[in-house]
Amino acid sequence: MTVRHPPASPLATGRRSLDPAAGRSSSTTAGPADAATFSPLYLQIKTLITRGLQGGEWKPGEAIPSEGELARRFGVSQGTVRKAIDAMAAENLLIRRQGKGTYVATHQEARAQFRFLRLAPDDDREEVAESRILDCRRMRATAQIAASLRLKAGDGVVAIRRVLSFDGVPTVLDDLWLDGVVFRGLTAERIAAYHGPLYGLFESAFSTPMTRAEERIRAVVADGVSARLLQVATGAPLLLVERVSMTYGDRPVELRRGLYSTAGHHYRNTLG
Amino acid sequence: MTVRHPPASPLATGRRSLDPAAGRSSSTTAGPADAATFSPLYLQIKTLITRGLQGGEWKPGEAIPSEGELARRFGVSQGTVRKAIDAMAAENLLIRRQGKGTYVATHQEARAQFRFLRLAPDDDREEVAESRILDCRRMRATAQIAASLRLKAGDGVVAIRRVLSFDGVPTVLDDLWLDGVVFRGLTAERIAAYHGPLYGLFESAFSTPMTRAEERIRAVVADGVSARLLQVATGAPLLLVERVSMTYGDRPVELRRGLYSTAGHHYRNTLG
DNA sequence: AAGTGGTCTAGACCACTTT
DNA sequence: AAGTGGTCTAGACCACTTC
Repeated sequence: MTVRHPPASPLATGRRSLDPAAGRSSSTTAGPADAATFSPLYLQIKTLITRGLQGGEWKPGEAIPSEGELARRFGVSQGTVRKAIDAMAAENLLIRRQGKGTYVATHQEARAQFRFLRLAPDDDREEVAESRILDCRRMRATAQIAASLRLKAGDGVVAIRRVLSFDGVPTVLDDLWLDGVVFRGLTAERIAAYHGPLYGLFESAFSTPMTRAEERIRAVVADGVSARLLQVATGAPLLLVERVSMTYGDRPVELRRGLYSTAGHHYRNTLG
Repeated sequence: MTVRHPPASPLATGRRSLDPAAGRSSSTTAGPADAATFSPLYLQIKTLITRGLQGGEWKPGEAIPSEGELARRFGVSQGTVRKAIDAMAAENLLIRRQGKGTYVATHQEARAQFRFLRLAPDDDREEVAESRILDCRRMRATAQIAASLRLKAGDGVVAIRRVLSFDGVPTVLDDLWLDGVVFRGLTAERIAAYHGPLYGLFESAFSTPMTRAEERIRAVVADGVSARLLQVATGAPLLLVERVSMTYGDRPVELRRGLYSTAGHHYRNTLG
């Protein structure tokens, strides 16, 4: 003998689907047809917000609209918007700041750097990091590069080689291969003109913030070239870190192959 | 001119503190005195549930009471219990199963294994894992071991050495040092009698499930002993993985030093 | 049918930041 | 004072599992 909580608008109580563009979409009770494609409202909201990020409606570092405004715009309750934002904040796509608003995550902040730079000094001193670009050129994707970036072999990619030094000690030798379409126009000069981490440049100049990455780590020995560049003995042990980085929508846009000298540093990781 | 939503019981609307044992604690409006120690209700609930886990009230693999029952027990709304459980599920302490209940996470399930075994075969074949215990004895903690386990130098610890093989190929050489009080009575025989991962044994026989770990990874070369045990050449590159594992309440109870042969395997990691 | 977690809503109030 | 996110409540209904 319970009384239905009166809704603010005459929406049906069944499954709802938010139309692509719609604000207050007319609601429907689910038929058997859409049972397969059904997803909860808050995940649909999450998709809509993600599209706003992909489309550049809200840029890294900027605030997105308040929960209340998004709720009005999408025709759902604030609690539902909240749950969508909670999920995106857990994925480090958004950052909540009490009293201020919700912001698009950015690589411009120290906070975000350490998510993708896992190499830490053995003692916890501050370090001066410096990046030296050895090479930056366009080339055709090999089969392996193409597979990692979901391209076709022969597609254009940008290849970069650089050495990272900490307190003047060369420590990381990185080879990068970037999607040639996304990073069209990337040159050694542009990198040199930018001060800060590469991911900051990728985000601001190419609208492509890295959101996630998968790594495979092995131990190898230094060959002649890497030994010279890292100033270690040939045959010295190095960490080989292969990384595929993704932007919004889990789209892979960067393949990276790093050689880390772990004489005075270590790769830190947390198993949660 | 808003009307206060009528509460179900005459609780004050200010900050509440759940007394150590209390169910429906009498509530208080916060004075300036307790402002420093204030924490939201759902975090207090989270602490209470964690105590239940620590105290063995609910064991790994078992279900905890339903959200509704916990809400009644703690004198809060179901939504507040829900938020506490959500947080613990995000930390992999609890596992929610729709329609069934909420369960205490356990290392007995394949699902949990991979959280702490990050070494994967380069091709994604199935592997037969086998552990061979080389040594298990009691010793006194060195300064370094003591620091990692928050003990005093000279305190008793259990030291274990073992080799992990995949498809018959020795791949991991592990040295473990365990808190001697928590793991009193651990012997090579007990390990040999247990089939499955060590963390399963630790959980079931010593009421000490590992919930989290911090790792530091370096590249090293094999010395004579490790080369022989892993059947690689002296000077071959190996991953050195130093791990401190924690149980409930972030209490460190295991220090582990692993040497991984990455000829046919790699350490996998996700940067989120 | 009953019990569990999962979603969604509406509203009140708190904490924090800015105006 | 106004606006933002953060907490807490109460209730309805959905999806899933078990009896």
